[in-house]
Amino acid sequence: MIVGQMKKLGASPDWDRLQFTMDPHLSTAVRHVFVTLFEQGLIYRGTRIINWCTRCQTALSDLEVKPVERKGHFYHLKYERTDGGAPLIIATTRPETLLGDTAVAVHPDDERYKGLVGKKVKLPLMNREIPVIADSYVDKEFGSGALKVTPGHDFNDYDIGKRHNLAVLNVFDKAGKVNAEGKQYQGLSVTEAREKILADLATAELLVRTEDHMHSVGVCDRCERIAEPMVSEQWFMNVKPMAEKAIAAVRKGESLTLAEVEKRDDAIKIVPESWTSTYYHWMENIRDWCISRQLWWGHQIPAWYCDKGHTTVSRENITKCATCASARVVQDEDVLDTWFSSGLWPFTTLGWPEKTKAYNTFYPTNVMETGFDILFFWVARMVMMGMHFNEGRVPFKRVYLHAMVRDEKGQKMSKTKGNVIDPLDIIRDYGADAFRFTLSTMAGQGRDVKLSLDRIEGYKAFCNKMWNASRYVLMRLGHVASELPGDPIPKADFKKITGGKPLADWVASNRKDFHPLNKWILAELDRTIVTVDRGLEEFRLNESSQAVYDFVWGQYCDWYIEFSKELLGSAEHAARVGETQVCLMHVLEESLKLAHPFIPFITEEIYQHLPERPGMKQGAPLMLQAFPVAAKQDGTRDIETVSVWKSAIDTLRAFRGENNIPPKARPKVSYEVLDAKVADQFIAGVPFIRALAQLESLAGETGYLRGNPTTGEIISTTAKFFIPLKGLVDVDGELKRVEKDKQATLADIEFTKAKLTKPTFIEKAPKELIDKEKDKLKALENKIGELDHALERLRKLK
RNA sequence: GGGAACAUAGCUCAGCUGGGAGAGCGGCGCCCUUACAAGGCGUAGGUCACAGGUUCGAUCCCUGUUGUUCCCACCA
Repeated sequence: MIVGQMKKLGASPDWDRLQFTMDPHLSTAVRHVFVTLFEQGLIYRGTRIINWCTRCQTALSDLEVKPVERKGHFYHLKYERTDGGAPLIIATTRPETLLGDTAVAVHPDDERYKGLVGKKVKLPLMNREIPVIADSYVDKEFGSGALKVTPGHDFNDYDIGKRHNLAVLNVFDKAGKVNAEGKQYQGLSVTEAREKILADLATAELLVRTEDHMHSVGVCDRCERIAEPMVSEQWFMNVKPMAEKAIAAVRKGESLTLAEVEKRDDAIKIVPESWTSTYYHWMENIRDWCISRQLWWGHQIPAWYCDKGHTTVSRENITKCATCASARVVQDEDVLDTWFSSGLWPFTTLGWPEKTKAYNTFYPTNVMETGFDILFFWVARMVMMGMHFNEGRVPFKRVYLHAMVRDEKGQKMSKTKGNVIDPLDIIRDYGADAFRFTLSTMAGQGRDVKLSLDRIEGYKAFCNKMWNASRYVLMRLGHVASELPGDPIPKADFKKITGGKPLADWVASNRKDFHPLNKWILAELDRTIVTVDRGLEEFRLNESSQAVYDFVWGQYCDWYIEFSKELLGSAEHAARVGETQVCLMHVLEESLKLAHPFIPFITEEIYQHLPERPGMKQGAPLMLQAFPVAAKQDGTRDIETVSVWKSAIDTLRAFRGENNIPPKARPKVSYEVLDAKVADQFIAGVPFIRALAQLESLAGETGYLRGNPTTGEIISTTAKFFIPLKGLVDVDGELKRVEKDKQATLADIEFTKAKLTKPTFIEKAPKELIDKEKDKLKALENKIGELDHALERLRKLK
C-alpha cells in the first residue's frame, strides 16, 4: 500500500532497487552485524530491568515507552517496626508492588529516621521482614521521606537494590498477573491485586489515607497499556562508544556549510540546525539499547542454547553446540528490535558487507530525508552503525528533517485516533501535483504542517493556470488550431528562425538584440532560476516552489503573455514575431523544468505536447532534461524598463477600476513624461501601455487635451496622462480618488521628511540610504504638485 | 524538572543575516475581453501576542511576561 501511495505521489526513486529489511541479503547482513558486535563485546545478554508490555508480551526499548499523565492515587501505608517503635508511614502510587518489596529506604541525612537504619520493618500482608537502608536517592521532602524499595518492578528501586545487594523479587508474570511470590494474591491481575491489597490494608488498619495524585506513567507506544518494569533476560547493545563518534560527526558538520559537508565523509549536517542540540542531548545520555523483542515477526536472534546451558552465537545456523558439541540446541526465540536492521539500511541495501559497485558508488549517501519523530529511532542508529561498520565514514552527509503533517487541529495523525488523512483521498480530490506543491510550500515551517484544503485548492488552480498558459503558447505558435478566424500569426518554424540551433543556444547568443520585453522576461527567468536553485540547495523548498509560482503566474501569465499579444498582433512589431515565438516557447519550457520537481505530472504532460524544435527528440521525457541554468547577463535595465510600463498600466487600471469605467470603453489618452531620465524607456512602452490599459490611443501630448477644460490628469510616478473625462467618469468620484492619492502621498512625504530631518539619522545611516530617501522625497513633492494641479482642474470641471 | 520552537490580515501561512509588512483562500465592486470564470481588473482589511532593552532605525537582535505546541526525563 505504501509503495502504491508513493508511486501515486510521483516519488521517483529507482524502483528496481526496492528492498525490504527481511529480504535474504539484508537478513544475512543483519546476522553478520549481530555476530560481529557480539565478538567485539558490544552485544551481550544480561538480566536487567526493562519495560515490559503485558499485552504485547514483549520487551520495549526506552523509546517505545511514552509518558502519559494519568490520574492516580497516593496511598500512605503503615509499615510496623519489629522493635515496636512508632510505625513508618510510606507513600506509594502502586501499593500492589509491596509484594515484591525487599527494603525500605530513607535519606542518610534524614534526622527523623537516623536511628532506624539497619533495623527491620514488617512488610504488610506478607509476613516478611525487610531492612531499612539509607540511600541518597531518596528525597527527604517527598511524601514521608521513606521509600518502599521494589527492585523487581521499578527502575530506581532496581538501582538502589544493586547498590545495597538487595534481593530482586519478580512478583508478576509476563501477562501481568501476580505469580507464586505473591502468595494469596496469586493469579490476580495488577489492577485486581491493587484493589484487593488496598481492601486488606484497610481491614488491617494499615492504610492511613488516600490522596488524589496526578503522575506520569509509561505506556506502550503500540497499544497504550501501562508498561510494567520487569527484570528479565534480554540482549543488549553497548552503544556508548558509537554514540561518541556519532556526536563528533555532527559537531564537525556544524562548522561547515552544506556545500562543504558534501565534499567529505566524516561530517554530518542536520537541517534545520535547531535539531542538533536535541540530537546531542539524546546521544550524550544514551544507555544500553535493549535489542531483543518477544515478537513473532522480525529477524530471529542468531544465538543458540544447548541443554548444558552453553550459548553459541553464529552467522550460520548450527546443529551442534560450539562449546560441548551437544546436538540438543535450540535457537533463541526472540527477534531483534526492528530498528536494529533499519539502522543498517544505508549500507546493507548497497550490498554490504560485499564491496559492490553500488556500495562503492553510493556510500556515503548525500541526503537523508525523514521526519524528526524518528531522529533517535532511526537516524541516530544509522549514524552509529554506519560509522562503526564503514571505517568511520558517515552513512549520509546531510540530514533534512522535514515538517510533520498533522491534521487540521494540529494533532499528530495516528491510527488509534482515527484522524489519518490518506494521501490517496487528497490525490483523488485535488491531484497529486496540487498536493505535492502544497507540501512543498508548507515545508518551510520548522515543526508541523496543518494540512489546509483551501491551499491545496489554490495550487490546483496553479496547475490549471499552467495548462492554460501552455494552450495559449501553442496557439500563438500556430501548433494548435486558433479559434481566431484569419489569425495572422504564422506557424512558428523554429528550425528556420534559429537556423537549426536549439532554442536555448539561439536565445543565449541573440538575446542582447531582443525586444525589451523579451529581454525582460528572460531576465526574470534568470532571477527565478537562481532563487529556485538556492532554495533546493538549502532545503528551503518553499522558496523554490514559491518562486516558480510567482514567476509563472505573476510575471509570465499576468504580464508577458499579455504583452506578447500586442507584440505578435501588431504590424508595428512584425520583425519581432519569430523572436517572440521563440521566447514564449523557451520560457515556457524552462518554466516546466523549474516546476517539474514540484508538479511532475502536469509538466510532463504539457511537455509531451510541445512542438518539434531543433535539438529536441520528440517524446523525450521532461524528467530527463537538464535543469535550467541562469545566464550570466545583467537584466537590471530591462527589468527597470518594464517596471516603468507596469506602473503606468497599474495607474491607468486603478483609474478605470475605481471609476467603474466599463472594460469596453476605449478612451483616447495622451501622455507627458515627468521623469526625463526614463523618457526613452517610457516611450518604447507606449504601444504596450495602450494595449494593456485598454486605450483607444496613447499619444504624446501636443497641447490639445491639456488645453481642453474637460480633460482629467492621471499621475503615475513617471508620467502624466490626459484623459477626456466628460461622459466617462463621475467627477465627484474621480475627485475622491485623486484626493485619496494625495493624502497617501502627503503621509509619505511627512514620514520621509521626519526621517531626513533627524540629525542622528543623517549622521549614522549609510549614505546610500540617505540619498535614496532624498530622491524619494523629491519625487513625492513633485507628485503632490501634479496632483494639486489635477484636483484644480477637476474642481473647475465640476 | 530540563530543552526546543511558535505567536504576522477573518482563515492557512511566507517574510533567508534590521531601512516604511506579503501570498493564497475568504470579503466588497466591475467584467463570460477568443489561454484561463478553477479566470481578469480594481479594492477593503494588520499598534507583526504583551512589556522593556540595544540601535539613527526593530516584525526581525537581547531580556522578561502571557499563550500554544513538541522533545527529553526514574521523583516514590
